[in-house]
This record gives sequence, structure tokens and C-alpha cells, in this order.
Amino acid sequence: MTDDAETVLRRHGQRVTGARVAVWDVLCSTQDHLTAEAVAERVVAVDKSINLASVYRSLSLFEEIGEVRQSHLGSDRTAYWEIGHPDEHFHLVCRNCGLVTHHEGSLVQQIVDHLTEDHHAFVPERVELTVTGLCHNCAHD
Amino acid sequence: MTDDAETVLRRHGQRVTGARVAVWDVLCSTQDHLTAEAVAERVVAVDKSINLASVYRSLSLFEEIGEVRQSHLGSDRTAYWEIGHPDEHFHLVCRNCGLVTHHEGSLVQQIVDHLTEDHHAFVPERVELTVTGLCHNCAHD
DNA sequence: TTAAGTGCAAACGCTTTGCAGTTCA
DNA sequence: TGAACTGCAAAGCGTTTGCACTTAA
Repeated sequence: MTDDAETVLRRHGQRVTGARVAVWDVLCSTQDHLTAEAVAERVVAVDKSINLASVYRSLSLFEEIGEVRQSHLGSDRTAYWEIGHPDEHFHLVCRNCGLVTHHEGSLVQQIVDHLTEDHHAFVPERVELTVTGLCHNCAHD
Repeated sequence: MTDDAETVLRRHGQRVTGARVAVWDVLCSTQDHLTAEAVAERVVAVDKSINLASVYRSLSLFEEIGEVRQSHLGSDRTAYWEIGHPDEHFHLVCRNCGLVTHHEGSLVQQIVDHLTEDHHAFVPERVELTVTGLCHNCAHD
């Protein structure tokens, strides 16, 4: 399981506040990729006093300390947020129904290895891989 | 070399207009990844009467007909545009200096193959792979 | 001739920011 | 106590859209 908000925040020398704890709890409670607005919605359901701006600030903080990841899925301008799982994975986005799934495996690591071998001029830090296409349901209509 | 704007547009049954030709020429004239605004700047240098809105409309049209690609580089909300080279490639983005380079190779095809083999439930159409890290210069400071 | 494209300006949607008040450590 | 965080509202910024006019075919 993932650590709780307090543990994570203290580990990085960050203050423990209501907004941060609420945002962390929301992200931990789902496998989905949530927009900031969707996070805020769920956060507000727990504590009405928490503001969208604080949700954005909390998400950015967690991203900076490497505990949360932001992805740009589809050709969409909106960011999607999720807990930064230690296992590398990438996203499959259905262009028809919008379904987003994770695909886990060694592929991301292979990319890093490939770069490290073939292309010494670049030091990879983060790989963002999004495959757009048709999910099982939409491909068979 | 790439075809000229007229050829490309007629091939797809699209009208040949000043804005479209100018946008195409700008994209063909560089290896860089340009924002819509950067494209507009160069377009306006040639024909002052062309509007930013038409640049967006032209870019979208070329994207729809598959001749131009839009990428979201970095954690940036801005789209970057380039001619849709037939050879698959991906982007290396330096988080320090912002340099964007192409990396060509079989990697993207490998990703598609991997998905096709391992994950029959998804039909891949487009792969967007962006690796963030440090470029040669920035890694050695 | 006329459907399609354009310039302009205003709207949009996600995200950031300035500020005065609040809270964690 | 004081630096950090917050809510609020307003601004920012890339992008899209409505509309009257123009143009390619």
C-alpha cells in the first residue's frame, strides 16, 4: 500500500495541511487518472472549505517531490494526475470512448536502456509514453 | 523532400488558400518544433494579413489529414507542431535548457509490436513518446 | 455561384497569482 | 512567533468560436 499523506509529507520536510492530506487521500483512493477539477470535487465532498487553487498547489507540490505524476493524455490540454507508482507504466488512451488504462511492463525501462546505450548525449530522467488507439470494446463495433 | 502545400492539399481534396500555404511553408522550412504562435510569427513576416486564428485552423486541418503532428512536450500546456515525417521518431526534451531533439529509430515500432503481441485488447494508432532529462551540454555542467 | 475559408474580437477553459488572513511547527 | 499555506477573486495564456466578409473552385 502507499504511505499516508503525513508520512509522505514529513519525509520530504513539507508541512502537513488539510488540503494536502485531502488531495493525497483522493489520489490514493482511485486507480483512475483525475483532472485537477475532479480531484477538487472529491476533496470538497470531504471538506467544503478547500479551494481549487489549493488543490492545484498541493498537486504541484506532490509532483515536485516526486510522489505524484501529471500526464497529458490524448490531444487534450488538460492534465491528469495520479500517484507516482514506483513501477513504470504507460498509458493507453482510447480515442473513441476516452478510456485510459495502464500498461505495465519493461517497456519504459527498455526505452531508458536504449537511450543510455545509443545516445550518450542525453541523460533520461522521465519517460512519458502515451499510446492512442482503440480499446477492445471500441475496436469491435 | 516534402511535397509542396498545393500538392498536399489537393491530394486530400482541400482548398488551397494563402494561410494554408504559408503555414505549410513555415513548417517545412525548419526542423524545430514550433508553437502555433511561433508559426504565426513567421507566417505574418511573409503575409501580414494572415491571422493567428487561421494559423490554428490550418494547423488543425493538416493534422486531421495526417500531414502534421502536434506534440505536448515537457509539462507544458502548449502544443508544438511539426511536419508529420513518415519515419517514426520521438522527442528528447532537456528540462534545463528546453532543447528539443528528435531521436529516430525502431523504438516506436517496437512499442507498437509489443502492444500488438502482448495486449490484443488494444489497437494502437499513434504513439507519443517524450523523454525528459538533460541534454549533453546541461548534463556536463 | 456558393460552400468553404478568413479576419477580427470576444469567449473559453485550465491554470496561476496577488493579497490579506490563517495555520503549522 | 514567523514563515508557510490558504481562500478568494482576478488575471494569464493558449486555443476556439461567432459572425460578417471574402475567396477558391
